[in-house]
Amino acid sequence: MARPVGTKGSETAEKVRKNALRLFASHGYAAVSMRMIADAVGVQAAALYNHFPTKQGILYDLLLVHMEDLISAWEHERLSGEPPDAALLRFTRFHIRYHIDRPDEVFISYMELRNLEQQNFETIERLRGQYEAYLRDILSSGQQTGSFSISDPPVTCMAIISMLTGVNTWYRSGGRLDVAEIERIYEELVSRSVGIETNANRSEKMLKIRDLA
Amino acid sequence: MARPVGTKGSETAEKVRKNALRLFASHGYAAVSMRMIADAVGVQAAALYNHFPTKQGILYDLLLVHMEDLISAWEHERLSGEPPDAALLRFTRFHIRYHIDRPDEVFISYMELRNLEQQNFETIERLRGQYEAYLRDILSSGQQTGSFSISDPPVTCMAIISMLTGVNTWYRSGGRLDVAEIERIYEELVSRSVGIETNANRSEKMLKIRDLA
Amino acid sequence: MARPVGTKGSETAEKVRKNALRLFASHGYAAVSMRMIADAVGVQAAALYNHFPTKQGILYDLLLVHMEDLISAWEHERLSGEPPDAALLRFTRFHIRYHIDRPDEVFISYMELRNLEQQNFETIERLRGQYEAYLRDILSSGQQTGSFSISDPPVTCMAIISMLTGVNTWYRSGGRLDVAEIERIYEELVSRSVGIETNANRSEKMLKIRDLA
Amino acid sequence: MARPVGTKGSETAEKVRKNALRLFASHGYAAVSMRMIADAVGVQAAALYNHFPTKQGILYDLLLVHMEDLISAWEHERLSGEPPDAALLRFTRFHIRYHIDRPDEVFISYMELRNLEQQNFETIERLRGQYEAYLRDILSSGQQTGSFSISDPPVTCMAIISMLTGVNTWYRSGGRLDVAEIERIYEELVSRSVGIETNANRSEKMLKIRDLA
DNA sequence: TATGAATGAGGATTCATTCAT
DNA sequence: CATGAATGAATCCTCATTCAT
Repeated sequence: MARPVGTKGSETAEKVRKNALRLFASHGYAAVSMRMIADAVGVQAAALYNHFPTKQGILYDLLLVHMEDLISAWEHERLSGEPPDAALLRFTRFHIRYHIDRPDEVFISYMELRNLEQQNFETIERLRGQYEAYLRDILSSGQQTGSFSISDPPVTCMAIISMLTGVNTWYRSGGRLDVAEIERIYEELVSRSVGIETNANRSEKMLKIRDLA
Repeated sequence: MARPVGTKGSETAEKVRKNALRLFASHGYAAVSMRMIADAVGVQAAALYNHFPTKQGILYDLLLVHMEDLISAWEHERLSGEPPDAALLRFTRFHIRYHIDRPDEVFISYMELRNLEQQNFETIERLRGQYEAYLRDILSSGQQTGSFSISDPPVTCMAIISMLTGVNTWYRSGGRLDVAEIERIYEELVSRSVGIETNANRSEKMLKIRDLA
Repeated sequence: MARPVGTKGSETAEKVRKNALRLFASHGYAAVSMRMIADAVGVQAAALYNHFPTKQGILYDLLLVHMEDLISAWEHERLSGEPPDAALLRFTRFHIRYHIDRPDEVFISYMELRNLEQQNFETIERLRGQYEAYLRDILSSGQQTGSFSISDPPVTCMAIISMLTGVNTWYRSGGRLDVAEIERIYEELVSRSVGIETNANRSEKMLKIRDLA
Repeated sequence: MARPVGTKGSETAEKVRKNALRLFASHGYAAVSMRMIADAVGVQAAALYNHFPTKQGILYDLLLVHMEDLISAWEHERLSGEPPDAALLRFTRFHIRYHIDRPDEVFISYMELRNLEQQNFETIERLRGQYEAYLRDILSSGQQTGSFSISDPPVTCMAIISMLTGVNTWYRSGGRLDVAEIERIYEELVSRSVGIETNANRSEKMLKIRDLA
């Protein structure tokens, strides 16, 4: 049901994706009618069925493509062999940047899972688990090498992902902070959370240590 | 539209609240029909209108009561005059405990805001802002006293709330961790995030410092 | 789904039955929309669903009530202990009279079977078999007593029922023949078919026999 | 709208006829969509319009060809100058054999008449009347010559046709009886109905007459 | 307070058909 | 001759809501 790789697809199908995404994100899947999507595309509702089998099919397509693209983007971005602390910061920057650019996809990926039929749900959940495993592996690995001082990698993984994805709940492009600043703030929050030192907090700590002495 | 403070309303009204909450949380407001709620309550759909003016009225009632109860619970829990670091940990424990017990209310409070009519939306948003302000004030105050080393209290506030509320996305009662353990893990994550030391991490750090020496 | 015995049912439900019957008979089940029925009843389409669960439910109700009423009418009409030849003529008159008065029910009972869902279909077929068995038993019994000279009671049963029910394909009330005349004609056709003598044909035959002599 | 006499049309057109026939017979004209036909043929729905002007056109074509073929087959089969009793038996055998081989055509010829537009309906009805007239003429002729003792040739004609065509409602190829046996059974039923003697029933009667003496 | 029947709007989906390619 | 995309009307059915009882 996903866009076959290498296929351009009809222009209408792409318009349907774009408009359905926006509408699902702002009103919710159940509150969006096929007519609303069709109106946004500039076509009759019946024409949507030339491109997607059902309304559910549109939702599934959006979520599937999003998860596949996310995973493939991270697989492209990560450096194999990188030590856990650098990998964690890379993941932090990547996740924020990738998600901040796709607020609608992110939103429906979390919110409309319950509107997926069983089989579709399972596919998407498997992909989400696959993505989370990248971070969990970094954390476990850092725990083993002693780079991180964390007691529970799976919980820490979920906590960090919640924190990072939470950016989308308040970030507005053109707001007080730009993406680079946000990345920096969250790098600090994350690295502190797992007990590693950044250039920024190391110097602060040294001062404190000197004070203690 | 909300139930008068101190009143529980009729038994039927309370059943409507309970069932509507569960249904809204699991299927989404738009996907739940008045008939579904009525069936769950064991009554005809028309009878719901003896207790709530509209479907929207039920949603608004649920969100309003939730926010009011949350705020009033925190106002009861906090200690005035408590220093920022203790207050932050108290808030952390409170937020996790309060939210972990009310996953449905929390979920719809985030997800169904978009289905509120304008005026209702504004009321709820104002209450949410009021709650977040409690944490923001703690953070600002800790920044000023030097207890916390954070660069941006509003962003940190949102980051922490996202992280804490995110517990609900994975916590299952009866799972591997109990609430007390989760509170402890998040106390550590939060306190590190803002650069304060807990008993737990202070001793770790001392060891590291000794290693450095 | 059938009209519970002894229940009056709402007036609307009865109007729905009457109008749906007429429409199904003249246009066919698939060609009749719920709106058409509703218009005929003088109500909105949605109101039909207060009385019948689905369009299929209306069809099933009509067929079920028809078959039940037919069977119960014959059980009331027949005389137990009547000899096969008299019973056959009684059945002939009954079938013609009963069916000629209910052309629409008869028509949809034959034509819309294929539009019944599996389970509904089976129920109706069982009832039809039960009705046909009454005639088959008469024929078998007459064969055994020697009153009838027929070689295959089941085939003869179907042949006679087809012939009798076929009246409905051409009979028009107020036409050249009245029901009593039609009954008489078919009594003769049927009794001859199974090799029994009526007053009418006995005298004819006697004449022929005399001629042969 | 019908295919020109003597032309079979393209291979696709023939596939459309075959599949539409089967589908119309099993689901009913109104319940069959152009897409269903197209799927069965293995073509897109739009392609059907290269061969038939409308869905109605397909139905009309099927009915027209069936009636024309039926009439022309009987005209080929009958013997001019044959006496009424032999002609009646010939007709009986012919009708059963011809119809038993074409259950789908027969079925839609009776059932889908109501779905024909006015003008198409009239054409088909005229042809049907023409076919029935062959039997009616045999019956009238036999009545006049005294071969048959029947009171009402038109009614008898309809009764016999109903009885014969009724075979299709229960005959299943490969069942208990083969076509020859069925023909024989119905020859007997028919000849008795009109009061003529077959070899089979004459000998039976002679025995009875002897008993009477 | 609860019901059952009603409404009018709208839900997703399918329909027969057209047309440019 | 066939296709894929489009249309506008129609499909069955459900919606939130009202109202007399």
